Amino acid sequence: MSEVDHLKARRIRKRDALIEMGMDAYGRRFPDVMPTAAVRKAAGPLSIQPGQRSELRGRVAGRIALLRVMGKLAFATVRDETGTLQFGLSKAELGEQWSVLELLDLGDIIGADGVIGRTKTGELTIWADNLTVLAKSLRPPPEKWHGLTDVDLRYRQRCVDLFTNPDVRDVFRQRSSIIQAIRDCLIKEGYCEVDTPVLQPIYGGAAARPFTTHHNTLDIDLYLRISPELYLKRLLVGGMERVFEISRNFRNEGISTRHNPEFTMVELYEAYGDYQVMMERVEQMVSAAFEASTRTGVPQGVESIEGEVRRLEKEKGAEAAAAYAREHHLDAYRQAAQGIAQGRLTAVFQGDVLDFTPPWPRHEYADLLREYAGVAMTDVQAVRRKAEELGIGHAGKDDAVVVNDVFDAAVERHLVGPTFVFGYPAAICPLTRRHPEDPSIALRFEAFAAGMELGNAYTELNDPEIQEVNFKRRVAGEGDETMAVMDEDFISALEYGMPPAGGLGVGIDRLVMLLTDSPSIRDVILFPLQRPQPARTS
RNA sequence: GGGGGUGUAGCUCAGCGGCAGAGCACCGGCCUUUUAAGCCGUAGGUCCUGGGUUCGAUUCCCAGCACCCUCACCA
Repeated sequence: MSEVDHLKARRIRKRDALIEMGMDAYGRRFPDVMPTAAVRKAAGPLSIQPGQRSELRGRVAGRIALLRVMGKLAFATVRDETGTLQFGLSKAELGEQWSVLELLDLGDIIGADGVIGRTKTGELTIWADNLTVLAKSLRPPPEKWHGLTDVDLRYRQRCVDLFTNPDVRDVFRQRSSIIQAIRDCLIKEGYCEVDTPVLQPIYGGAAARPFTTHHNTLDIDLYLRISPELYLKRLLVGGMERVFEISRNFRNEGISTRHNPEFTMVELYEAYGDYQVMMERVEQMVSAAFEASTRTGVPQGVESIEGEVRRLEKEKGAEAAAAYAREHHLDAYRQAAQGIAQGRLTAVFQGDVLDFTPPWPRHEYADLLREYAGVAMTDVQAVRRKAEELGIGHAGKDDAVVVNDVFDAAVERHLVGPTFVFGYPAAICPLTRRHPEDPSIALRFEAFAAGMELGNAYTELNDPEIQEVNFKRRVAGEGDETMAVMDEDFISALEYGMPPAGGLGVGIDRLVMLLTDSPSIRDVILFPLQRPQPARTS
């Protein structure tokens, strides 16, 4: 029997003892629970003195995070979604229920009624006169101070990660707020939210390898979408002039700190718009997302880092405190907080201060290429030499592809502050309208921040014949699995006439990373894809 | 796929070519105002897996697996 089994067995015995006592170890409806934060708020104006109790009663429920039993008196620190609160439990007041306390473990979910008071040391406390077990926990929670830190385990047992690490919960609360802000922002602009197929007989709209699956009854192979683009454009044809989808996309590609095989994008199309309009939409959406999360997140960050620095100073000295401040980018947080105080949209990402205040700088692709790679976009020879120098294979590749490889390698990481890049080579943008005066240039921009691609937008191509030619060229492309499928139905839709439009996709996961200072995309996806582990015996 | 790192108790981590360690959690004892409560005592191990070197390997070597970082791939 492993140790987990031992620990579990002990807890099972305690649970059975509870049941024998007539206490339902898994509880039932527990009405009128006050969030711990609400109790704190309610207690504030009462100005209860240390050692005093108020008249105010409260009912609180949550998971036992800490438990300190001292003979006939115990304190339990209980955590709910809004924070923590201490329960005071005395044998004298609990009477028979004291034996319930003796059967409690860390991690149990309990509820209590009692008066709100303060202990001698001033800690806000509910002095329980009624104690209920709402769910007996059979598995031991992680270490109470460090919590779960093993990254692998954190993702694999996200539920444990969430209930032990409040910061993790906070990231996902912010993610929710950010998505809501984006949704509200687009609805306000007259957009209609839609859902288009995830299972697609023909994939398209991006250059990526798809996941394949099969429908049994129809006996057909289907693809999980790599992009909703071709369906959203059909809606433009259908007369839905402003549409967006918060779209889970699936790309059968590598995994990294910036790539998860399934990821979330907001993709939108606006009839009679163009990519210039889409730049404003990016600024609007990101501003809204910023207001919903980082506007308060940064000052809170400063506060919590400073608090920890003060604690370390006292306990471990100035050196440890300074190291912590450096490691957690206190200076950057202070700078960003100052920016926010002055009305700017400043965030911190991994020690860099990013200023999202619109308008974002706009730079030409060719200029950036000249600045950071030292080559002219049109000088094919020089570009290929540069590719060589950067160690990028270019043999047999299209000129435009090599140009873009060089751009990615030499320029991208320099784009730290939010930036729009426009003037892309047309050859790498098959669904994009070309510049009326220079057909080698596509009417496209990409948004970058922290060296990451954040969004991508076009003046959409609505000429069915050019579209068909572009499709065919890609289908013919050798050794290229991407965009290799001809979508006749999409062409026929364009033949009915699609209004000229701007289209935009913004990576939600990456935006959440930037606005929550999360170094890996896995930190902002609740259940990132991982290789399954052999079944555990415990 | 290339390079680097990690894998030791439920959790967080030390350690070492010669009986496997700490803190927390667990169990027992004392304790009615604690704050990561404290003090005393106990129990808990496939040292990731497989092979090799060795009298002896958790430690050294090789291979594998998993995860992390990085590069490549990736609109």
